[in-house]
Amino acid sequence: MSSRQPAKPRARRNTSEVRPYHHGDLRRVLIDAALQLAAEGAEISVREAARRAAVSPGAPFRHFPNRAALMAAVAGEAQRRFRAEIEVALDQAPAADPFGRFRAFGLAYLRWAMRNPAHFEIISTGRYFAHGSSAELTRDNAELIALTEGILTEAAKQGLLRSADLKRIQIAGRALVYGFARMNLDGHFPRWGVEAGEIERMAEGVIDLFIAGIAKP
Amino acid sequence: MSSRQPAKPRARRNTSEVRPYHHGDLRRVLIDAALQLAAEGAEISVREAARRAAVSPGAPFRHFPNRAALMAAVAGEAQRRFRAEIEVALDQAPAADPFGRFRAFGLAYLRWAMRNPAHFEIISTGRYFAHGSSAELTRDNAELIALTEGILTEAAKQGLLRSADLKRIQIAGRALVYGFARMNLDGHFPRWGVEAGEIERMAEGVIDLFIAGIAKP
DNA sequence: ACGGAATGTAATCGATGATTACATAGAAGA
DNA sequence: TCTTCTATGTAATCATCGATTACATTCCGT
Repeated sequence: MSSRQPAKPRARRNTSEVRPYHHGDLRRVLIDAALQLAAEGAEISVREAARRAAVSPGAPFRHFPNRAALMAAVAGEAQRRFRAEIEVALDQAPAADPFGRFRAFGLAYLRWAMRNPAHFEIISTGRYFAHGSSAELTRDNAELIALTEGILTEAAKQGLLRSADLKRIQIAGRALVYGFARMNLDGHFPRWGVEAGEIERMAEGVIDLFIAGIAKP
Repeated sequence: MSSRQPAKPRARRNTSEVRPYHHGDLRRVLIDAALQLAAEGAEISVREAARRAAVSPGAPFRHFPNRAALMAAVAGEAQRRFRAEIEVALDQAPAADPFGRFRAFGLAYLRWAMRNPAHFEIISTGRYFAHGSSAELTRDNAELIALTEGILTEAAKQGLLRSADLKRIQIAGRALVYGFARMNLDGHFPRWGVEAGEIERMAEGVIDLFIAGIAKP
């Protein structure tokens, strides 16, 4: 959450604390408000975002043609944060150890998804904005996928894999990780979800199980 | 507000084709209408369901306290169909072959999910009705989970598994299958989705990969 | 047959996404 | 500096939706 800068009282009238007619960067503020809305578990509504930006209900439509476009922008921002965190984790895993990298990737992925469930859902579903409406999002996602492809290719090159069908392994890996994230999101971990650490530990175990499954014995 | 066309002369009594004041089984008809709405890719709205049932907008609320309750009922019905199909598939797999049963289960699961994406989403998300509001759904789901537990337990008893951590295997298996279904649902299979058979074949491959991964070498 | 309980209708409310006409400010060019 | 163009915000308005309330109609048990 970066601090924004209205910072321009633009003292027109004698009443102090007058918000200038033109908002500093309304687009940005609306996206942040929407992200916060989601994080609070509330529905994202254009009006509520406008309300939080202290702006009229019609103002957002100067920056987004419709609600879906706002959602796409929100998804883009969330995805940026998501990807940044994953890349940090990957930077700390040696490139020569594909399984270690896969593990780091999966763990970072799942940790972020479990700590930012609402944002993860917005990213991953495409239900809120017309599908493929955000080129940035699509590209970003493709790069993430390419990352995992690279990891698997390296593993194959080192002869660590039991099967040669990389595509199948990759889809399975994505399905496993994505599925775990969504199970958490969709409430498939009923009770023991109270202790979040328990789920994160389970995530770790599931990832390790997968790696053991694809590794050459 | 009055610009809305009434459009319905409200056929008088003397005409044939008179719907009686009391609908036969409105509750049922509303659920079916909602299911069809979902299958058409449209949002489920109480009003639209009422419209399709040729009934006033307030009528549904005699049968469901709110929209979420309708959605829960819809989910219950969809889950019933889902489960029925899975049990048929399981009945054709010999009980003594746990892997075969797992495979049959996964395939039936994924085929239904891919052929009824909207219904599957309603079942699996709990976003549309307050979570756990449908006892039937929860129970049904628990039974499905118990089924997979039984399969794994049998596999362990026969000494087919490489790891003894059944819970971990089970979570991983669920995550894998659920994740694959949701990837399809959430548009993660971009283009080659045109040929649906391709995805089903991939689902098969992923399941087999998983089985090979947990099987004792 | 009667009267209460179910069930449907009509009217209405508040919230939402969206559009339109208008107001204001910031900046570019004379 | 002054003028004007354009980006951006406001106000008013619509249609749709979920939900509630008062009333109407039918069903069913006594």
